[in-house]
Order: sequence, then C-alpha cells, then structure tokens
Amino acid sequence: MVTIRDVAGESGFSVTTVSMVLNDGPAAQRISARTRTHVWKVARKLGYRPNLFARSLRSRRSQTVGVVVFDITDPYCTQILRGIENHLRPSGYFPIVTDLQDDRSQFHRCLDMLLGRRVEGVIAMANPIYLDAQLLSEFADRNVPAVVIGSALEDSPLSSVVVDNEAGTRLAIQHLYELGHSRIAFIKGPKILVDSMQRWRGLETFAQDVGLRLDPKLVLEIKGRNSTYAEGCQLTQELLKRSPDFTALVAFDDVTACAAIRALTQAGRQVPKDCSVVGFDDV
Amino acid sequence: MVTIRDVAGESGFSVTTVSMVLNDGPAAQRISARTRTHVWKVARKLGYRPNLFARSLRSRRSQTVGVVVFDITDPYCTQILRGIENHLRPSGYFPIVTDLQDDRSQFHRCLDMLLGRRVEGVIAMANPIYLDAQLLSEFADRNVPAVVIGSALEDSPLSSVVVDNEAGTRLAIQHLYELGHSRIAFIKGPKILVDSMQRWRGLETFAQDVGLRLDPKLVLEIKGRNSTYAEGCQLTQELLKRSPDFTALVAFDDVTACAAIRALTQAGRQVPKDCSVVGFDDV
DNA sequence: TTTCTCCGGTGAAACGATACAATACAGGCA
DNA sequence: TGCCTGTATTGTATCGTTTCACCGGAGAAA
Repeated sequence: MVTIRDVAGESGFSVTTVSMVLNDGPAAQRISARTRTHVWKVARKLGYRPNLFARSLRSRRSQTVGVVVFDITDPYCTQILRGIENHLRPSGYFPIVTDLQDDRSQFHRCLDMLLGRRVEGVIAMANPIYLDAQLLSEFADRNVPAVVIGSALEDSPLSSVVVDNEAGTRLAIQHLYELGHSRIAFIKGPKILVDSMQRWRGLETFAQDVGLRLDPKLVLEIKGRNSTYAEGCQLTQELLKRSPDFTALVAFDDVTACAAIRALTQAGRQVPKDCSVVGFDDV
Repeated sequence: MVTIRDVAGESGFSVTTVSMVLNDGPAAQRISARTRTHVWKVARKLGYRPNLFARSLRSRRSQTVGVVVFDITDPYCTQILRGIENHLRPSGYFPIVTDLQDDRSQFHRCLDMLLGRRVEGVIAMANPIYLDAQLLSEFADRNVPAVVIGSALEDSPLSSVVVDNEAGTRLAIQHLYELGHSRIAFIKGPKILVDSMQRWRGLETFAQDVGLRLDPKLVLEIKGRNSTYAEGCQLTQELLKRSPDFTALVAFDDVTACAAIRALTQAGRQVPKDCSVVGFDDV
C-alpha cells in the first residue's frame, strides 16, 4: 500500500505539505498552486489512498455515524437508511449500520460495535420494545449525541423524531367528515403501542370538536401485539356483521387498511364507491 | 476515552500484558490466570473499549468486508446482506455496506470508500449493468479478494456466485410436462440480460430432449430493459388473444408471473385450475 | 543596517493499539 | 556457587496520519 510518505518522497515535498494539500482544507490555501497540482499529480500517479484508520486515530474524528436498525430487511428501515446516507455524504460522513435482526438481545452487541468504531453520533431506529435507554446513555456519557427515530423514550433525555399520530388521524377523519360521511367504522391499533392511543385520540378529539358521534358498535381493536393482514380481514368482517351500514373505515395502519379493502371487496362492496378506507403509514 | 494505558496503569501490569489478556488469543495463555482475571476486572471497571482504529492500523487487519449493493431498499439485497452479516459474525468480521443507489456512476465512489477503509475482501451484489470489472480489479491488484453475486462478469478472473438459470427453468418445464401439459405459453426475458438467454435455453433443451413442440405463437418476449408488472399483464393478454388454448405459462421471473396471474384472472381464467403459472426468483 | 512580517514550507510528537525481542526470576541440577 | 531452562512479564519500535510549533528567506518598514 502506498502511503503519504511515498507521495512525499516521490514529489520532493514534506509529509506535512502533502497532507495539507491532499486534505484540501483551509490549510491547503497556504501552499502554492504549483506545489498543489504537483502533489496531486504524484498522488494520483502512485494510486495513493489515505488510510482512514491512521487518519481517524490521529485526528480523533471517525467521520462516521452509527445507525441501529431493528430489521435491515424491512423497507421502512432501508428507506430511512438511504435518506441518512444521502444527507451524510455532502459532509464526508459515512453511516456504519448495525442490524438488530428483530432481536432485542442484540442491542448490546450493536452498540459495542459502534462504540469501538468511535462513531461521532448514533441514530437508533426502533420501537421502544427494542431500545434500551440505559445502553444508549452510554453514548451520551461519552459525549456522542444519540437520536431515536420512531418513538420517544420515556424517562430519557434523548431526542427523538416521531410521527405526529394525533394530527395524522385528525386529517384522516376530517377528510371523511368533509366528504359527508357520518357512519364511520374504526379499527384501533394494539393497546400496547403508544401509537395506537395517540392515533385514536386524534379521531376522538376531532369527533368531539365537530359533534360527530362515534358508534361503539363500529369500533374494534387489534388484539395481537402487531397489526397483521389476517386480523385486519377478520376485524373488517366482524364490523360488517355487526353493523353493515358504515360508509367509511379508518384503519390503524396501512397493513390493516389493505386487509380491510380485501375483506370489503370479498363481501361485495366496492372501494371507494361503496365504502371509503383510510390507513396510516404511507406504505 | 479510556485507553489500554489506563488499564495498564490501574492494574499495575504492562500495556503488553493487558493487550494480550484482552485479546484473549493464544498469547493470553502465557499469562497467569490471576493476572488475567485481574486485568479483565479493571478493564470492565474502567469501561475500556479497544480503539479499532489503532488496532487495525497496527495489526494491518481491518476485520471488515466491503459489501456493494445496487439498491439497499431492494429486499433481495437486504436478505443477502443479513446472510453475509450472520456468516461474518462468528469470525469477528463486520460488513461495511455501500449503496450504489441504482446508479452506476456511484460505483467508483463506493469502491473508494472501501479501499480507504482497508476492507479485507469485497462482495459486490449487482447485475453487470452496474459492475465495472476494471474498477473491481483494483482490489485484486491490492490482494483484496473480490466476489460478485448475481452475475458472472465476462473477461474477468473474478469469482462469482450465480443462479443456475438453465437448470431452474428445466425444472419448471419438466414439472409442467409431467403434469401432462402440452400447450405451454412462454414469456421470455429482455434480450439484453444474459439471464434471459440462459433461462430460455433451459426450456428449449428440455423440450428438445422430450420431443415437446414449442409453438412460436405461444412465445413472447419482454421488450423493456427490465421486467415490469405492466408489461407482464400486457404480454399475457396478447398471448390470450393469439391462442387462448394454452394450459400453462412459464414467465421469465416472478414479477412477470404475478402480472400474468392477474391478467389471466381478469380474463376469467382461474389459476391454477384453468392455467398453471410458473415464475422464477423465489419472491 | 536592523527589525518585522509574511509566505511557503518543514520536523517531530502524538494518536492507541500490536509485535517482537528481551528480561527477571524461580527452580532444578551438577 | 554457577549454569541452564522455562514461565511470566515488559520495553520499545511501529502502523500512517494529523497537528503544532517553528524556520529560512524575501521584501517592507524603521
């Protein structure tokens, strides 16, 4: 491997000069243009690549950000991953990705990885089931900023980026209301998810605000820990059985909404002609 | 950050001893058990994490493998990625992932990244449209083994892992043949893909071997560069128009197969009752 | 002439680990 | 006592960079 020393020797300038030139930072301005082009030419000729280990070791900047995803095979994660990478690139940073593989017990290992690689920041993408605020605080202790995407951690000073669930469902029901729907069915999310509660609150408060009555017969709830296509179908069928006169349905999320559309179609209803359906998640 | 020096100072042993103990390799066996447990205790107490930059710089081993994916948001890539990570872990290696973002011009940048990070090997996941054998050979020049997943590069000594297209389609048509089908329709892949040709050859040679006649009227080809759902539908409709008596259909890939199922269903045929459909890709 | 101030560039000390050769020491043996 | 051997441990050079203080010389100001 060709080192900066080789470039220095071959070009006739000192290691320091070569370093300044090749880093192309403000310091490079102190070097004459002639020297700069010459050094670049030699570096290119020799095929020089800076050794990032040496660089990071000395400069104490790793130029990397750690990203923890809960499941790399989940398109939700990879979409965000791409966004992260694209935002990082212009400033020369690079994401180091670790995958929880949908297994909470891996969290420690993942963070260890990132700690050893001296990441300058951490983005954790996970629902609270996977996160461990105490482990994350290890980063804070070392002055490494950490941020959570997806859900706010309770009892933690960590910043997080979350969906405004309440505003989202408010928009949904408002839209249906303005279209003239009054018999609206609902499939609430699993009780254990904070999102379920928040999304439901948006619906409820809007209904109150405009004086819309929510018929309890038209409200069902997902029993499992997660929304599933199967349960979405089943709950929709149950709604049709209970009170088939609804003209719109608000589902907890898009998986459930897709399932609902299927169940409605199978029951002979056309969507959206006979029944409007709204989901949540932008899938 | 606490360094190995701190652990050495606190424990009363030398840096070398601490290093040997903490690496827990064969060299650690030369250290007495008492010393070992003591060093470990101190390291744990101080919260010591080895600096991977320093380690890699000195040992000239990065313990990483570079992975180039053509599109991180593609489930195909992430599934393989997970497999790679799981195979790497037991030996202490870690994948450094770079994303081509479906854009060939990024290839150079991605490889640069990996070169600078001194990966000990490279796995490139991409179709030949994205790969540049010459760029990849830069790794070979530096004694970094490189492997391609997905398609063999022509004129390149690089090893690759590929699907046995011919055997695959052979299996498909054989299955249909043994079920008694004789009027079988085909949708061939785009001409520009090597896979298309190979998959077609598997079908053709099997037909020849058993004396099955392939009616040219029942063979259509995808015109675009890639298979698309839309074109799959359209070609299936065309087949139905040309000669509606076929009882089975072999599609180039699963996207096309899904589209075919849709088109057949819309045309009033039941799958697989009225018409069997085979795809390719295990989607 | 002397002193200052830039300009363009240099030398050597880190950074935190590993590798390698070297050493201290206890015990065995003559 | 002196020598040898093997075990447990250590000192120091080194990996390839960046950082920081410094330096020679040319021109300007005193």
